[in-house]
Amino acid sequence: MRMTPQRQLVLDAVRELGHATPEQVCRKVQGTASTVNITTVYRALDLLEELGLVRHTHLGHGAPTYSVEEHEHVHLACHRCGEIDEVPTETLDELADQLRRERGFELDATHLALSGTCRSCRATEAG
Amino acid sequence: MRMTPQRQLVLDAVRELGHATPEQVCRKVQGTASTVNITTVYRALDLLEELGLVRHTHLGHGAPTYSVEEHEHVHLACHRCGEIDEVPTETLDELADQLRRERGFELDATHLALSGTCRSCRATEAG
DNA sequence: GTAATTGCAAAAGTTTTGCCCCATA
DNA sequence: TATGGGGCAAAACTTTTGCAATTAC
Repeated sequence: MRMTPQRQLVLDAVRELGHATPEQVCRKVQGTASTVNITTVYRALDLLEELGLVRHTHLGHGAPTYSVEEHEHVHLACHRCGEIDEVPTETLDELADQLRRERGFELDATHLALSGTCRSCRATEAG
Repeated sequence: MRMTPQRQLVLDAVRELGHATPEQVCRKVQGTASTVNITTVYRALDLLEELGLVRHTHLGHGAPTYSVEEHEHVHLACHRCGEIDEVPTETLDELADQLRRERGFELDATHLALSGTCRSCRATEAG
């Protein structure tokens, strides 16, 4: 595998955007190199994921989002405003222990988000 | 809203299938009434969800799955074999408290699955 | 007769595939 | 010159929309 300019741009875009869909990554990359095709972005994301440089997370509705694999964290997705917060994986350690004990289930906390309502949306709802 | 035959069939299908994608629901319904269009299934699922009779959950990759809203539970999705296990929502009570306290985040445990590796896949991996 | 509902077809959105050209070693 | 990579177009797949015909009240 060669780290071509396109792939580097995709990696940079993922790094800068934080959590981004392939579509968003593509737009970002095209800001620098307008001819880069979305097909290339998909292929690059797949490759970068195989290499362990990025990972994708299902935050809820619609497309998965990609982020760099440098700090593991658990996602808190607000299903009202769409904001993504992050908490340390240790937050789920206790739950993970429990699931392992009781169910034999080995939790991968980073692949799926926890869904709910964020602080500011709760404040708005409360009035 | 009228509970038309189509809508009843969709509800029945969701009930029987457990966790099913719109596509799977449609096939099931068409087993009984072959002319029912997938458009109708999508519309019925939306309606039934508004009424609180069904809810959808993102179990991981791809399409959301619908299930009847009669017992709330948390989903454990094995990303290896795709099996979906269920645990009581109380399992996450402590975590929910913590997130509420520390982040102001109100957890909705049922909308997204927890991802990981199930017992039998772990056994296989271990050898 | 009016309003809601359905089926069909088409559109829209996302992701994948096929193919040919180009760049690099 | 082999090999891998990229761009483009088209295909595949999922979901939504527009509309005319039908149904229920």
